[in-house]
This record gives sequence, structure tokens and C-alpha cells, in this order.
Amino acid sequence: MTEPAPQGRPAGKPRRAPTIHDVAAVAGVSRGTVSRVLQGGHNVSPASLEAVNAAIGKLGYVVNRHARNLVTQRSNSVAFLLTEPQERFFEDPNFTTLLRGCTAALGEHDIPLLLMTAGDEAERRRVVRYLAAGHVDGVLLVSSHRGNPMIEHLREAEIPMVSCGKPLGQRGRVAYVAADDREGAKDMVRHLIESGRSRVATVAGPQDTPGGVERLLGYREVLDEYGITFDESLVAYGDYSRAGGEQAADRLLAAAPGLDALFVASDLMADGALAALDRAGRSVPGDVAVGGFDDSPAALTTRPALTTVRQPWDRISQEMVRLLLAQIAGETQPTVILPTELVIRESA
Amino acid sequence: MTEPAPQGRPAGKPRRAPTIHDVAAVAGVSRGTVSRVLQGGHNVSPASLEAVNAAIGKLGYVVNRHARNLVTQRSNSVAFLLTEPQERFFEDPNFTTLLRGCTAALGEHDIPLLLMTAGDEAERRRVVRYLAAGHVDGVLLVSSHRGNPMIEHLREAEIPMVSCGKPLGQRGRVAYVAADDREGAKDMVRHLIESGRSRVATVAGPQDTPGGVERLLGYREVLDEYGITFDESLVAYGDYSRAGGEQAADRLLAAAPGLDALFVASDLMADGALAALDRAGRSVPGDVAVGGFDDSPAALTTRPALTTVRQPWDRISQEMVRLLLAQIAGETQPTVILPTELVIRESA
DNA sequence: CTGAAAGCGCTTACAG
DNA sequence: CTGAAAGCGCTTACAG
Repeated sequence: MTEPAPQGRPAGKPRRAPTIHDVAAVAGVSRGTVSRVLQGGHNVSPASLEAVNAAIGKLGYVVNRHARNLVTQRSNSVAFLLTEPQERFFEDPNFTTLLRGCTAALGEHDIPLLLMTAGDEAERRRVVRYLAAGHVDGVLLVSSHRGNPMIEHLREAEIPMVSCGKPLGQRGRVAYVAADDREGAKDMVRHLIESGRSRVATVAGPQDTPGGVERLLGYREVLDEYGITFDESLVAYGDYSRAGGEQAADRLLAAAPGLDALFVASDLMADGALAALDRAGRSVPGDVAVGGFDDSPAALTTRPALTTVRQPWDRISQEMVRLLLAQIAGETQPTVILPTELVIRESA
Repeated sequence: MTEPAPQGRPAGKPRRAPTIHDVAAVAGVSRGTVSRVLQGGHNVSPASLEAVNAAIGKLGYVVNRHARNLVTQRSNSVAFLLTEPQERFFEDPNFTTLLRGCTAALGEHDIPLLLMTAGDEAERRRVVRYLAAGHVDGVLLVSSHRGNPMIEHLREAEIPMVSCGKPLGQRGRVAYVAADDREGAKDMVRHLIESGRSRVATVAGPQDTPGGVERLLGYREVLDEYGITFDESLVAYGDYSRAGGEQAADRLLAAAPGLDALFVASDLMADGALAALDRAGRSVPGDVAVGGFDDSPAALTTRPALTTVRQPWDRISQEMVRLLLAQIAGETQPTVILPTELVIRESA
């Protein structure tokens, strides 16, 4: 007599997950054939293919990644590496947007994202050891400052990687995806001038970051276009933080009280600048038109709502993942520059 | 004649990583002994131990995780799972704080964190398949709303997990770490009353989240303590978003114009409430004292700076990791409730 | 304390 | 198109 089928799985702990062996037995083929089906079903007869798929469904078989990874010498995983002091990035809304986009894009390939941070020397060592050991197939790198020590380490270990934003001082040796910072800045400054402003100041980002450099260059190029002489007293520098933007705007207001427009190199800094202007009794956009950069969520909650330059974060993350997977597959992929978009709200 | 030693590694690609076999050969012992050293060096003679360690250093040997994981049937990795619509969490500063803390805490154990999101049905299926296949050893769960379908799936698959915040409707079946929401709320409301306010209103969180329920309960309990009759018109509900807080405050101002204090169940909502009060021409804390909850970075940039209840995020993430690792190791760990701290700034 | 050996669950030439 | 077999790099009883 046969026992009644147990409800669910038996009481004993040892639920052994079905293996390729079990599938082969049920399907009545060899393990090699099962594996071939798993690899895409090439060189497998329709009958075998169907039998194997049925067995897989019946058993609820899922490949054991460790076994597969061991033999293929791949990890089928990718690291998302933050190389700045953690504080900075975790407060930056651009970061979470990017992280979310990369997670989603990798998810579609069924590739998990390992989040790693390398903020201090101890972490850096641990991460390099981990990555150099080949525990991931590639690295999505988030680092903006020149002279990042991690990049050298990763290059030496010949780990596929793609950076978000152009890594300064690498002379084209590392692939990257970036928004067109310079054109975006130019669009904004043209918009400011075309709306009738004549004393356009700017809060630039750090000059050891690509965004800091390029957005300032865009500002200067448009001044040239319109035959406006560049004036040192109309530029101040911030560190991309809200407080930094506020202080830079204070300095600008002191050095050039007559300014009637302000291009700020990030939304977070623009939010700070808005506070400074408010304190100084200047209305926006009445007295001073203000333009930001990023189109971060914060741009919608400032008052007035911020006119800004939209960075295409969704596409940036998608392209980063595409480039990295191509690189892992052995293809050489060119760097990608994505267009920005001027978003006009109330502040300018 | 011997060739001069090549600089760096040879030109040919095939840099094969050293294995336990190479280490054994260099150290003059068997692979088993090398493995024992790797496992902690028990039952290994001092001489062997030293020889093996020297060989490891010389070769730059790093264990192959795939091989190890295959035989130990462990993944030595942990998932950080977001089960809400992604938008919500990625905008919530509490989330990034928690993510950062967990990454750091796991990093100390050399365990990578896999970031996974289960916002829609398709993602949910993919994630359940991945987790149920045993691809991670455990799950750090971030989910606040009652009736989260993922929890059932994970429980069925018997995957170790610990939740951030008490999962409603699970009757104690899943371990969690949380701040003491009720006590935190009570501290704040007492502070409001003790500072001389008599019409204390509250913006509560969603009532299908533990923070929404508990913080409102704390508010009511303190009212009782002081013999103040509970007044329906002094409570409004928000969804933890900035806009939600602003709208809730608007409603409160309409229903109870005489309110002179406001306890808001999150800093983000408090920021919105501040905007509503400003629009209504009420000064803070002059006309209305405002208290928040979280002590998020935003609490420092509101004007006036926000008096709030600090959630101990660092400890929360550390405890989550500790509990999860214990659970993976087979130990049963009790749930952990951590004390909050009243942070007095300018708004109350 | 230590070595030889089995085995974890896959993939992939190799013959046929 | 398919099976038998080797091998990926480890860990872990088992003898000794």
C-alpha cells in the first residue's frame, strides 16, 4: 500500500533541493542533456527538451549557482562600488536614483548587485581584496573626484568596470557613462540670458570633479557666445552640498550685489542658494533668476520650484549596465554621453 | 641560463589564480591541512600553520568562494530586500541610512550585501525564485505595511530573516528590530506639554504601519497622563511623505485653528507641516511648537531646525545584522527594541 | 596532527 | 543529438 502523499514537504528538515541529477532521472535523459537545456537548448531534440522542461517544472528545479559559477569561473554578479566617504553619497539623491536604476537594469538579467563601499582605508583594502579575488564579474563605479586610488587597483586587477561620470586623470582608460554636462550648462545659461538677465553669476562644483569643470566651462562658453566678458567675481565654488551652496551664494552676493541670475551646478546647492537669497531679501525669480542642475526630487519641493537641467538617470544606469555586461563578455564598448534636458519651472 | 624575471605578470592572459593546491605545494603539506588553516587553524601544528600562512602570503592566495559555497551549501551573502514600491524607499532618508549601516555591519564579517527590490509583481516573482533557491543565507527585510506578501513566501521557504520594524499581522513569527516608537512619541508629547502648550495636535503615519500606530498610541497615552481629553479634530494622517505632511497640517489648521503644538510622526512630514504653517502665517515655535520623528538629515536643514525623536539607525542596522547571523547559525534570537532619544533644537 | 579520498552540483569537450 | 567522464576548488569525515 502506498502512503498518502504528505501535505507540503515532510517534517524532517533535510529538504534537499533537486539537482540536475534528479531532473535527468525524471526526464529520462543524461545530466549532460539537462545541462544543455539549461544553456539554451541548442543541440537538443525537441522531445528531450520538452521532457527536461517538464521535469524542471515538476521538481521546481533551480540551478545551483555555486556549482555553475565554480565550473564557469564566473560569479554572475556585479558590484556597485561607492568610493567616496559614504556620508556624501548616501545623502545625495542622485546616488539613490542611480542605485535604483542599476538594480533594476541588472535584475532584468537576473544578475544580483552587491553594494560595496570604500570610504576609508580599511574598507578600501577589504574591497580590493574581494574584487581582485574575482568574486564579482565587474564593477559599476561611482566616483567623481580626481585621483581615486581604487581605480588603479581595479585596473591592475583587470576587472571590467564602468564609471558613472568621466573619471578625471585616467586618459580614457576607463569606460564611463555621463550626461552631457557642458551642453546642459550651456542650455541653462542661454535660458538665463535670453530671459533678459545681464549679470549672470554661477556656483560651480569642485574643480576636481568632471561636473564641476564641465558645467563651469559651459557657463564661460555661453558668455563668449553673447560677447559678455567673464568676471571672476561672478563665480564661487561649492562642494555639492546644500550648505556649500548657501555659503557660495553668500559670497557671491557680497562680491557682486548686482547679480540678477545665478546658475548653480547642482539642485542641492541651488536649494542652499535659495535660502541665502531669501535671507538677503532677494526675490526669486523677480530679483534673481536661479537655475539648478540634476532635476533631483528636491527641485520640486523648493520654493519657488526649481528650473533645472535634467540628468537622464534612468538611461545612465541602463547604459552603465549595458556597457559593463558587454565588457564582461569581452566586447570593447565606447563611452557614452547622454543628452540633458532643460526643465523650466518657476525659479527662472 | 635563466630568463630575467618578468615584470609583473606575463603577457599571456591566463593568469590562473592560485588554489589550495598551489598553497599546499609551496607549504609542503596536504590540501586538507591548508583547508584546516583556512577554517581557523584548529588541529594544525604550529609549524604547518606557519608554513601555510607564509605560502598564502607569498602566493596571494584568496579562497574561491564558489568552491567553498558549493561544498558548505552556504552562500555567505545576505539580501537586503525592499518590498515597497521603490519610489517610496529610495526617497526616504531613513532607508539610505539603514542601507549604509547594514552594508558596514556586514562588511565587518566580510559578507556582501545583495540589494534586491520587489516593487511590482514581476520583481516579486523573480526575487522569490532567487531567494527560495537558497542563493542567499538570509534576508534583511525592509517593509512596513501590513499584509506584505513577500513575508509569507519567505517564511514558507524557511529563509532566515529579520525585519526592520515590527511586521504587522505576523503574530511574532518573524524576528525584528525596531526603535521604541511609543516611548519616543511619549517623550515628545510630554516635552510639548511641559513647555506650556495646551492644544497639542498630531500628524500620524499610516495606520497599517507600526510607526503609524505606535506613535499615535504614545500621543494618546500622554494625553491621558495629563488628564487631557482626546480630541479627534486634533489628529490627521499622512503617508510619511513631505506633501502628505503638508496636506495633513492644512487639514488640522482648518479643523482646529487654535492648536499651539504639533507632533508629526516623521521628519519629512514635519518639513511639509512647517511649510503649511508658514503659509498660514503661523510662527514656529512662537505660535505653534513642532516636533518631528526620526532625526533625519532633513531635521537640520528645516527652518527653524527641527526638534525631533532620534531613531538609533546605527544600532538598528547592527542589531539586524547580528540577529540575522545568529539565526543563520541556528540560534533563536529574541526581537530587539531600541530606545530613542529626544533631540531638542529650535522648533519646539 | 595529517594525508588520501569522496563529494558538493554543475559544464563541456569528446566520442559516437 | 546524446551519454560518459573529467574537472572546477574547496571541505570534511575517516584512518592512522
